[in-house]
Amino acid sequence: MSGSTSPMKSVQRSFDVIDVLWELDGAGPTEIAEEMDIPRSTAHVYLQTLQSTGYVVNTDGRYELSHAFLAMGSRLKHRNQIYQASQTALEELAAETGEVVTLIVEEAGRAVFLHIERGETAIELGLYSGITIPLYSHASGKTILSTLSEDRVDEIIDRHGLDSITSETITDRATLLEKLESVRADGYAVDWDQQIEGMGTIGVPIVVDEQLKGSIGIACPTERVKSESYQTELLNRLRETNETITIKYQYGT
Amino acid sequence: MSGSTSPMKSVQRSFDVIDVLWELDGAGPTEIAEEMDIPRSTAHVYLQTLQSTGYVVNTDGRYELSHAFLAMGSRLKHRNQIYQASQTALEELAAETGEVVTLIVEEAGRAVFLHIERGETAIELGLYSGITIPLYSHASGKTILSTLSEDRVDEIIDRHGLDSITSETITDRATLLEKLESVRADGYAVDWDQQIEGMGTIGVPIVVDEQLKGSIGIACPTERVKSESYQTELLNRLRETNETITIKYQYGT
DNA sequence: TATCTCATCCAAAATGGTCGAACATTTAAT
DNA sequence: ATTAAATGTTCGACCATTTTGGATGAGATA
Repeated sequence: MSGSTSPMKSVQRSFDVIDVLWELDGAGPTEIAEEMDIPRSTAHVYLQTLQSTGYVVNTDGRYELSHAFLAMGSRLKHRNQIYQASQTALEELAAETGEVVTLIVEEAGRAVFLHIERGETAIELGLYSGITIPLYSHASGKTILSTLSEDRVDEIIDRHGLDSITSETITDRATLLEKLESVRADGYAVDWDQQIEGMGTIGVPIVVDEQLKGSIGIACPTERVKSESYQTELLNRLRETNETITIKYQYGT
Repeated sequence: MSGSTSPMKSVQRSFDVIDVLWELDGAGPTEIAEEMDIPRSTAHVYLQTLQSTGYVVNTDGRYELSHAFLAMGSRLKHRNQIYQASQTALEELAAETGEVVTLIVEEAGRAVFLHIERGETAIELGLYSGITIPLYSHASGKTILSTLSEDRVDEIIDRHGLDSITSETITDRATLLEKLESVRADGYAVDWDQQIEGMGTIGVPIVVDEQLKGSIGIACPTERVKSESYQTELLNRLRETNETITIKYQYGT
């Protein structure tokens, strides 16, 4: 199993440079050199090289991250089959419910938000495409965990831990496994205040041919999701949408 | 001026690996090695290293590009002030006109699409956030060129050429400069079939404090944009939207 | 003009990337 | 089951490449 070789210091450094460029919102060799504690000339070579790749641009003396990241990220998103199958359905769901509608997939044991749609009454959550959060701290992620083997869940917990994010976050392995058990039985998950105070979430897993493809969810104020009737309504709409997506995924447009 | 050093072979190679991973939609060391004509062991080290950066993930033996690209790209987009100032206004414009509404910025002499909004009757153009196209082949790009010095325009033409994309593309420097002259005078640009056959575009430059920030545009079928009255209507709405954006950019929310 | 600061270039020194070969593991074939 | 082929992974020694201090030049500041 994991945990071994990771050489290529120069490659790792080049990504460190990218991180610093992000943090400083652009910089020259000197700033990079100071921030990373390397000689100026070294910083310069890295910037030159990154520029030659197109991921960094030099606008009159100032090096900045280019939009190659956005381009590659968007292409990856649009090529993703589950996104293709979901897009229009999610738009409709957001319009109907007025809430925040999300599509996540699992990657390296974490939840990646592939797409976010906002309805009229949607709350602002600071979500954006590509952001990753833990799987255990919200309904959508729990539905994904609920489809994985217990070994796999243990592996993910080992890798990422069960840190408390709010006072309501589940931080106990046994409690989480119990919760996942009931999610598995119900086919959906609901929770609130576990990832962000005041945010309630509902999620259902997208399963095609017994293969987990991702999860769609709705996020809204905790108070709203606590209402049994509203919860049921959202759940029904989520399930309808899920059905639409599953069919489109299997049989194309 | 430019054109010299480009060392860091290993860093450049690591981005070649990324390109190959995109093209092959994921691959193992052997495939990478064959595609790039390098030893398997070398390919392996690169993949391991890229994995350690988080930009590549290994899902049971298969290495794939991760959503770190999407995350970084989205963060860059959302941090961009002109995007922040434009977002809601563009949504409204797309809803009102029903067409494809775009926000572009200049980067390294090319047009980068920062955002695309689609209305009800929008045509499908295969656009996505981050995609880059030339500046001279569509109205929005021309409005950007029209605000640059002639030296700058020459420099851009030298760097990227004036290749013909469709039969209508302007491929002659003098013709382009003339066109830019009239765009500068009018404060907007209209053209059709120059980037994509059947697509007509209208654009206006976003200028704040005499500084060019980008350009907003509308894309629709050529036939529609050829109608004088419709063209005028779109132009008026574009100008209104531009005004809204400019004010928001200067004075915040 | 003189004095900074900073980006860029250069060439010597040693670190670390490269690559062949061996090992481990999975897949396919017999 | 057993064998063979293919692929992922590890290892170590050589030498190409990265690294780095110092030189150069451009641009800003006083």
